[in-house]
Amino acid sequence: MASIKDVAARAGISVATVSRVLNDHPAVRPDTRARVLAAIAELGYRPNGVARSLRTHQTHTLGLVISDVLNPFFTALARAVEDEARGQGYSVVIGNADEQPALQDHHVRTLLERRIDGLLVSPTDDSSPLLPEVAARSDVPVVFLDRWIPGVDAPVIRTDGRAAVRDLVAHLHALGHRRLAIIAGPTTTSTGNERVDAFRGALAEFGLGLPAGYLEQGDYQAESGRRATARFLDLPEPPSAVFATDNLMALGAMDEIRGRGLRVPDDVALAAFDDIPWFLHTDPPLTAIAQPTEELGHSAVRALIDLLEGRATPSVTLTASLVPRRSCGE
Amino acid sequence: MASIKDVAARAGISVATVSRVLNDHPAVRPDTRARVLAAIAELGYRPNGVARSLRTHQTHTLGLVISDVLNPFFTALARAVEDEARGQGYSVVIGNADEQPALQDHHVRTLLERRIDGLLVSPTDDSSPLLPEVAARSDVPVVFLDRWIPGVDAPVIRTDGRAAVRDLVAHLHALGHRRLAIIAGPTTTSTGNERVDAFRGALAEFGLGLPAGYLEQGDYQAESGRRATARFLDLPEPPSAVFATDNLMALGAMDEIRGRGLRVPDDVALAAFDDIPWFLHTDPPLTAIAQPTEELGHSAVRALIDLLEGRATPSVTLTASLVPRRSCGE
DNA sequence: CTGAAAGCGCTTACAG
DNA sequence: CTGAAAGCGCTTACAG
Repeated sequence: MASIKDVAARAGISVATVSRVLNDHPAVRPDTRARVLAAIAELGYRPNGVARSLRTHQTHTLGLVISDVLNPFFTALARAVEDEARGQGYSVVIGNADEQPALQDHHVRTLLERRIDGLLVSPTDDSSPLLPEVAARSDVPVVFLDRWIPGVDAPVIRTDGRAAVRDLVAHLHALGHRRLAIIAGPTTTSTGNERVDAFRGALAEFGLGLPAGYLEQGDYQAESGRRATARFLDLPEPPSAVFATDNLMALGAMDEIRGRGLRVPDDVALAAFDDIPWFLHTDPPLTAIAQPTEELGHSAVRALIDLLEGRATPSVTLTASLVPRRSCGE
Repeated sequence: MASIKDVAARAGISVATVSRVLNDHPAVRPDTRARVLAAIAELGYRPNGVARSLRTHQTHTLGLVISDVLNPFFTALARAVEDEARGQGYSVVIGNADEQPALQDHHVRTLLERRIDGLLVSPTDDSSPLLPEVAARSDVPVVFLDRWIPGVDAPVIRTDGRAAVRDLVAHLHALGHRRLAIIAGPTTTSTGNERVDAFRGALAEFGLGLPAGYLEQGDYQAESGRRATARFLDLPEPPSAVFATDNLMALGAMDEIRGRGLRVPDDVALAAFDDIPWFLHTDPPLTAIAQPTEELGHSAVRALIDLLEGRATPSVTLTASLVPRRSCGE
């Protein structure tokens, strides 16, 4: 592959000047520029970004480590991140942790070796020491997205779902539901804990409790939602409504309910955290709590770039909202 | 950030030796190695992959340009690619073309500047000259995945849906459907054309034709599926069954059908190309043509690595299969 | 407006 | 088993 030297030779000019036209440096005579451009075209030259990055200490690349690419919420988030980043002249490299801490750390390490300019993470788990260490070392700026790790000093761009969870509980209560259960995310994730806390708080407000059997621990994957729901339905007094704290666990819950020949909402009401297009078309359409996903992704990129460029970077908390459909009753 | 020089100084050794322990070169005395490892740990040193790549002319990175990250088929494909690549010691950088040729080319260029070792593409469009040019120059090996561009000399890893489409038509015919319509993908994509051809061929086999009004051009996005379906339903004699050639257009079709207060399959039968987990839970569950997505992704990576390492690389054609559910009738 | 030269952080023959 | 040195392909003060 042609290098800058080849271009220089072909244009009868020094590599320094070629570099200048590559970088739109103003101090180049128009005809010189034209000669260089011609040489570039003739040789099909493409600048070597690796060499440039080594020299400039910048890769114009952002790393994004998400918990699960197969979760439509994270896919939408990744897309929003990519869109905003591209608009700002950055590209983004995505690492899919697949809800596995080890895989998350693998991606973080790989991204750091690749010398990304900044890191956006939605941590799978708060127990690995790697992320706190990276955030502390300040070699590469870190911004948390959606999920965060307590005690780590990095901006957090997230959604507060508390009010929406309260709205959901009110909605269920108004529809006559009194036995409400929740499929929680991992206790090692911030969202896992927050959603349960919000739910428990809202229940208390309506004079309801959360019996031990009505709280099942999931891992944000469909299969865990299925298993949790199976346990609920095996209870002597099963819940009349189930709140799955992400869309994949809701999918698993539907699997189990349907597998038993039961119906939503007649036999069990169902609601999910995170709204996705498919929920409009499930049987029945699912009541969900919607996050402003695009805004979340855009804000996160802006925050990271602010950090990169030395500007103050406050955390951002957006608000989720309840989208009632038919899955909790009429 | 600490460099190899810092490590060398700290360990009281040359950078060459540090490099050797970094690369597991056998010719290093155990105690020297230990000293180096200690220095690395003390400094929190992380090798600079950018510098290494410049020197070795390898990035151990594969580029993957997919048509649309919001399409669950491509997400699943991307995940399969990433899994296989990681297993082989490569990481993958994904570019989302969003079904836009210009964006596709943008990503291809960015990936080439980044000096990826090889490129996996599911082309959005066959009209841009960039991809054929890249494939021809042989600087970086290219493998087509799912979709391909005729006349370009690169291995193609794809699924043949012909038999499954025929099965679908037979299935619809057996259920009494005689007015079958198709929402096609772009004519600038290989899959767009193949699926229509297969459909038309199968119709002929059953003595049916494809009137002009029963073929609508979509762009593999939900909204185009909605519009196409609206046009079908506005016809004096609307089709009794609609085949959407990807899952997002099927989603749009459902939107439109539901929006008119009509029902699937009672008023219109619906089937889709590409099976995804949500189809089990739509109302009604959707009949779909399933591709062996994982195998597709894995094969593509293996093919690309074969190419990278100079081995012969045949194209691979896998087979799709019909998954009948309730959306075409009982 | 242009060029010579240093240097980014590595790896790897070559010598010892 | 270890080190000195060249070189990967760029950018950028510095000089002219």
